[in-house]
Amino acid sequence: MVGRFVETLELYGRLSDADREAVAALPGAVRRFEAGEDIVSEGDAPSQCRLLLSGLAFRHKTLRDGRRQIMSFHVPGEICDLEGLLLAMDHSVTALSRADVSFIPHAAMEALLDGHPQVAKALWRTELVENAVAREWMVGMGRRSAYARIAHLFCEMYARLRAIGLVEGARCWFPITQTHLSDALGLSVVHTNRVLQALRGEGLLSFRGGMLTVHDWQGLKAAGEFDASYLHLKADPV
Amino acid sequence: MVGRFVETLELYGRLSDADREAVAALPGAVRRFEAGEDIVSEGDAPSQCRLLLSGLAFRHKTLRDGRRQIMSFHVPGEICDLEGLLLAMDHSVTALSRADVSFIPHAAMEALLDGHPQVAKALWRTELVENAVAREWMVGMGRRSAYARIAHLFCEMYARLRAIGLVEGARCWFPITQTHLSDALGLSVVHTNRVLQALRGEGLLSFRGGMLTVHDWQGLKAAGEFDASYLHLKADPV
DNA sequence: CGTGAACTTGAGATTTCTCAAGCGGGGTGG
DNA sequence: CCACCCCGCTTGAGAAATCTCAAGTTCACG
Repeated sequence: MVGRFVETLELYGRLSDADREAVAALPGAVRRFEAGEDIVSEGDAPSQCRLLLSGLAFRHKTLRDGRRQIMSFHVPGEICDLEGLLLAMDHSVTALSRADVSFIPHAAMEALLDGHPQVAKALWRTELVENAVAREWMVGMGRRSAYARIAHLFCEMYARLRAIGLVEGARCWFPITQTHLSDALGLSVVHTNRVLQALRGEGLLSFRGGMLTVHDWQGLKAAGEFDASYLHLKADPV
Repeated sequence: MVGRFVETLELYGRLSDADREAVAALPGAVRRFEAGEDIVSEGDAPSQCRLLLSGLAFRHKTLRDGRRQIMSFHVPGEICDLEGLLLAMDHSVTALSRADVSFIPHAAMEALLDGHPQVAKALWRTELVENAVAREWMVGMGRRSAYARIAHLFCEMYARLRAIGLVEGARCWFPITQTHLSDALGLSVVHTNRVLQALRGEGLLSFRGGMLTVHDWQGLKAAGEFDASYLHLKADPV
C-alpha cells in the first residue's frame, strides 16, 4: 500500500515502468492515527519508513516550558521520517488530522533504493526540497512581517496541495488551527488571529472549518512575497 | 585535494581503508575566494561539488529590498552545494572569510558514491544533520528571545568547530560581523549589538576581532538553551 | 592622515506579546 | 433532550521586545 507515493516521486524525477512497479510492490502495514497522535517521536530510531497515505502531519519540537515550534508540514505521498533511515529522530512528527500511514520496513526501502537509482534520486530530491522549504521558512521567520509570513504559508500549502491534486477550484482542505499556525510561524495566537482577519478583510482568502479558499491568488502571492521556485515543482499554479 | 573531508565524513559514519583511499583520490581543482565572494550563486546548476577546505562560508537568500537571511554556516570539510548534485541552487553560498574551495566534478562524486555505499551514507548523513541544524534555527527564530538565540548560535558554532579540531583552549576563530550575526538570527544590528554586550557583561564569552572565547560554557549553554544532540556529533564538548 | 567598515549609543516608534475575558459550536453525560 | 464543558476563536488593553533613524566612535588600512 503506497498510495500517492509514486506520483509524489514523479514530481521530482522520471521513473521507468520497472521503477514504478518496484515502488508499488513495496510492503507496508497501514495504521490509522487520530489528530494529535505522534506518528514518530523524538528519540525514536525507526526501523520502518512512515509514508503518509492520507491526512496531514507536522514536524515539531516542543520545549519543556510548552513553547512549540512546528518546522514543517507533510502532505499525502510523503515519507515523514526519511532521515530515520540514517539517524535517530531529533524531533516528533504528529498527525494534524486523522491520517493513514504505511509502515515500510527499512530493509525493503534500502533494497528499493539500491536496485533503482532513479527512485533513489527522486527520493533524495524530495528530501532536498524539504530542506529548501525549511530555508524559506527561515527567511520568513527572520525577515518577514507576521502578515507576509501567514500569507506565505497559505501560498505554500496551497501550491503543494495543488501539485498533488488536492485543490478543487480554489479550495483545499487544510485542517489547521490558529494555534498550529502560530506555532509554525513563531507568532502568538492572538496576533495570528488579528492578521488572519486582515487577510480575510482584504478578500485574499477565506479560512474556516479547516477549509482554505483562495480568492485572489495574485494578491495573496504579493502579500506573502511568494515565489514558488524554492518548491522545485514542475509547474507553478499560475 | 580533499583536506578535512575524510575526517568530516568519519564524524558521521565508519569508513574502510578502501573508502578513505577513494575519497582521498577524488580529483579537484582548488580556488581561493575572498570574503564576500559568492562560491555558488542562486540559479546556478553546478557541475562540481564545492568542498570547503579552509575558511568559513554561509548560505543566504537576499531579497530585492536588501533584507538578507543567512540560513547556515559551513566549516572546513563540508560540501556547500551538495544539493547541486540533484537540484539547481535556490540560494547563494558566500565566503565569510578568505576560503579555499576544491571543485570536485559531479561525475567523480557520483562514481565515488556508487562504488562506496558507506561514503554515500556518511555524506547523506551530513546532509541530514544540516537539516537538523536548520530545524533548530527555526526553533530559535520562532520561539527564543534574541538573547537565547545569540547564545545558541555561539554554542553551535563552538561545538561544530570543536568537533573538527578548530578550538584551542576555549578560543576559536569565528570571523563574523555583527551584521552577519543579525542576518543569521533575524535581528537588527542595533539589537544584536546590545544583546552581545549583555552576554559579554555576564562573563559568558568574549567576541572581538573575529575571535570567540567561551569563558563559561555551562553558562552559555544555559543562556542559549543549548542541547547539542541535534548536531548528531559523537561527543558533546562537555 | 584620510577613509570606510564595523561597532556603539541614544531615543522614539512599532510590532508583537501577554494577560484577561467573552463567545460559539460540538460532543457528552444526565 | 438539555445543560454543561471544552476547545478554538475573538476582542480589549497595557506591556515588552525589538526596530528604525540618526549620529558618533574606533580601528585597520592605504
